[in-house]
Amino acid sequence: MSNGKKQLLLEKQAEIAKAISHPLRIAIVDFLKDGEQCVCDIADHIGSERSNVSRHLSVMVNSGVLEYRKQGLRVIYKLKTPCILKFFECMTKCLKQQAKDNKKLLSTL
Amino acid sequence: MSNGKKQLLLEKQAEIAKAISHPLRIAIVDFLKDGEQCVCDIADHIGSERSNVSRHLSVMVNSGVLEYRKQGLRVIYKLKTPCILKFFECMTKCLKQQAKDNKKLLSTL
DNA sequence: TTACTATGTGAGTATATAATCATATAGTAA
DNA sequence: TTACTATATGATTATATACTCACATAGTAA
Repeated sequence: MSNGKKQLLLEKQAEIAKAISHPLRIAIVDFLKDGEQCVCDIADHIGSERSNVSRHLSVMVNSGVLEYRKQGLRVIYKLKTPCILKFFECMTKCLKQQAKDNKKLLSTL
Repeated sequence: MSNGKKQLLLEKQAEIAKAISHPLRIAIVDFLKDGEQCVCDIADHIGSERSNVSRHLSVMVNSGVLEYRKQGLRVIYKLKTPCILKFFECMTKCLKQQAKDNKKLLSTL
């Protein structure tokens, strides 16, 4: 693979990770795992201003994590690539591993 | 799960995602997948200043993605939770899905 | 000791991000 | 038409991040 291509791939990969590197965005993706939701319901669920939620949603649309459709006044968002949910399994596994390590460390003190 | 615990979990998950949400950090993790490396070799490989690499490494140590050991003058870093590599499979799958979608879209223009 | 090397970190700067408020747009419904 | 609702976005501010350069530290080796 050429250097330019490698660079592009790194940037695209980083963009996906960045798209979910915020607690509210994680909460949104988690909320959407069971199906599509409109902005107002997402905002209510995660407890944040609609304008703020709207911006977080557009970040995730731009990085290809979410997509939306319009229905009357509502804009309804859903996961574009449900494989993004595998991230959560990965993160949970990593956190469990970390917790185990911390426990081991603690027991030596 | 209590709200406070949920919040903590979201923050921890976001921290892991954030730890690899930068092209250089992705390149570092990818470089370390085959084994531990010292700072200078990492810097040479990814083509960045040692001081900058050192900071990126400490971000990933703090979020529990990497760990290190000292050997003489060298400080040698390695993946702490190799399950982090699953992220790359996830990201690659998502990118492939996106590429497929874009191709489909392109063919309609 | 001195000279060298690998690493980390303080200071400064430039850029990016998140959040809030006010406002604009567009669809709904009377 | 007017009033209302859902969403998006411009402007602003505060904070976080990435990077560079200079310097400090600590281990190595003569």
